[in-house]
Amino acid sequence: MAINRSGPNMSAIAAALGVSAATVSNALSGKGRVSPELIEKVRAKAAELGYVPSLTARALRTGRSGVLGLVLPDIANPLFPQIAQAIENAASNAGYGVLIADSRGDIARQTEAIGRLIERGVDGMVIVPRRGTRIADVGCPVAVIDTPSTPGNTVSADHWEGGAEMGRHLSLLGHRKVLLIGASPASNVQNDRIGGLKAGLGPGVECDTLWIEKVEAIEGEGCPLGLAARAAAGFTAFAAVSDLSALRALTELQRAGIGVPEAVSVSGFDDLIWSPVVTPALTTVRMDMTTIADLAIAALIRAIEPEDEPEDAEKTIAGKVASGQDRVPMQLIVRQSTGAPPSASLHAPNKPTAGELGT
Amino acid sequence: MAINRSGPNMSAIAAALGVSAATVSNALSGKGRVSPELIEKVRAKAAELGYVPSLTARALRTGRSGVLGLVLPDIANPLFPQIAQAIENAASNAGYGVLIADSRGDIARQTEAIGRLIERGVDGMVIVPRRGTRIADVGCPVAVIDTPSTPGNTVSADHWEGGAEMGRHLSLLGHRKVLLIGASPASNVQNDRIGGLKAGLGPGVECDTLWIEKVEAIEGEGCPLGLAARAAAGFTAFAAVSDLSALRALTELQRAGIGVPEAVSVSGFDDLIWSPVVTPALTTVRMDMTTIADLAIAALIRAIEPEDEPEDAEKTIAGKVASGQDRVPMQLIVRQSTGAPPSASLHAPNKPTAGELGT
DNA sequence: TATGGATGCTTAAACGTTTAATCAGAGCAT
DNA sequence: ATGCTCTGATTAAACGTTTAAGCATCCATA
Repeated sequence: MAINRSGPNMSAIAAALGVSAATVSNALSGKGRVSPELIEKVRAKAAELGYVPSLTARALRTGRSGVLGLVLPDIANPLFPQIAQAIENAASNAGYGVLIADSRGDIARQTEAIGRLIERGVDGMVIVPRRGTRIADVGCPVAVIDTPSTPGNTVSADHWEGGAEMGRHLSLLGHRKVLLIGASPASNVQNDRIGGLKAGLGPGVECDTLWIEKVEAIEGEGCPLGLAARAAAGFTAFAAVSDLSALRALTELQRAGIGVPEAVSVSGFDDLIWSPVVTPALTTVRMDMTTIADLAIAALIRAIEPEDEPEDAEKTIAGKVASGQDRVPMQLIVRQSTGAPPSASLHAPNKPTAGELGT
Repeated sequence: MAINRSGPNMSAIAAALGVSAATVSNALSGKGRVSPELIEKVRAKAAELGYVPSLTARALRTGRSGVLGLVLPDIANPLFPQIAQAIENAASNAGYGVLIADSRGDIARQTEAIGRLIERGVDGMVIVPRRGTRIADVGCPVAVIDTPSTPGNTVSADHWEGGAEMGRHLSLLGHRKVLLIGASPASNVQNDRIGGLKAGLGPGVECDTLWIEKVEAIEGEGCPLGLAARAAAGFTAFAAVSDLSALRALTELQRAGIGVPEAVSVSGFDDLIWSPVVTPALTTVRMDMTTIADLAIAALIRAIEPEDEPEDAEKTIAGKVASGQDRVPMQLIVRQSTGAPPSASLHAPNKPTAGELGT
């Protein structure tokens, strides 16, 4: 169906101009030997007739579909919109379409979803693997977006360094006892972030780690995290490893009458959509999704498209860079949810623009 | 590329069995006249060789690609994961792939994105239009997910009735002065919800509507909404038309020391991912995305695939149902963020399970 | 004026299906 | 035996593109 149903094809242009279809193809693609004047005439005729090439036919002939697959662990993940948008943008700038496949958190479905994409003839795929999953060889170029600690053709944010930056921020503010909040210890990403946080906070800071998944396994989903008690126990900062957890912490603390940021600080990760609009706006660390997507797509395309300029031995080097690991920096975004701890006679001079500071 | 690069094709099976490729095709599709024994042999051989049909070739021949397009106003929308997941699921159950296209909120891009999908030969598309946009004829079957007040082949949640349910809930609790909070008056969906809310609250309840977009145009993005003042002015309930706005309201009120739900109630729409885990958990209204997606995909497929059983005149009726408007009910989810207003000597007997009620 | 190489175009095959048209043979009635 | 229908297969064309190979023509060089 589609527009091609009635739309003109190359033969129509060829017939209208009294030339062969092959010439039209060459003229439009600029590949064979066609006189400049004819090229111009072909272009004009194509535009006049409203010619739209059949990507299907091209795919059949060339063996390349111009479509990339995007495999996600769970579309419902709040980070997904950012990823999908960035990937879709990068891909469509490169002339590729994006086919989505959701594995709904299920590992069997992930394999099945990958299979479906292969059947549809995708030229390559971007996989955001489910926590701790290793991707088997799938028979087409693959770019994995996860964390640098995953081996393979990975491009990802530098989660560790992002955590370290946040850690330094908190430490500089004067916090000496901070609670690290993660969802699941099975996540490489979260572990990297926690590792970075600890490193950034430094040896002088007391840390404890709370895994939400574990407490929910006991207390039930959506249960209180007991953060007020933690605050009473002297924790002055709650550094979550995702904005979703941070939001949960923030509201739980607020509900308990504990002021953020004047009593305790809360920070997150990922700069999710609500982060700037809650009160107080969340201090967080943002992934540069645009760059990540660009790198992933570029790597994929290098693997898919034949290298045009085998100028030097540089080709090989480029190939290696492609299949290596790229890690892109994260950006600390300081907003209102972090500030100096109450007892801070310490010097925390410049950074935070906290809305209202208690003494 | 893909697996087809090396994979066997129909001719391979045909050659291995000493029959013609056409027969193999007929055997596998069950269309022509092939003896049962041969069908079995072909099946077996296909399995043995690991035959995977080329959907590309099939698409070229039949003119149908088996791919549906999903056009979104803005992938970054927090509701998007739900939509995408439901659509992807429904489509893949029906044997279709889903190509995504993001218009990033831009209306020109929306047209362009639709064009790209057409070029790729999608058999039909699901469009979630940008606020207030009308979709022009695009040359292929289209299902629109928006609101019943949009004319066309629309399937959507019954936003109005959802609003009415929430309104009745609030009214029943005893609220007599409620602030309706919307993002943009240009949104049909939001207007429907607001209309429903007003109707559900009934004539005895005083209402005012706050459009966030308008106050942000003056005060800047992410500015405070002045909700504490509203509470002081006697508003006891804040009914947002999206969970994102509800969350914004909730945190702003909490930050101002106003207890939710004992002092004021807050409610939202859509049951976004964070709604159950914030404190207090948000009372909201959920769309039945699964049903919506199923209806949209089913309508699309009816339009795409030739009707097999023209048994009776029922065919026509089915066709009408398909191109009409389907509205699916929304579900009220009462959690902790709504409760009786402080002065409620009124009878609000059963419904709310509010966490802690002040007197 | 031959020889050789660009140049500009055409021919034809190929990609892997589907499907209409055809055909050989079998069974059966006339 | 001749004609007819039914069955189970084959042949060939078609979908719209790309691309290798071929064929004139023309210009320059020998």
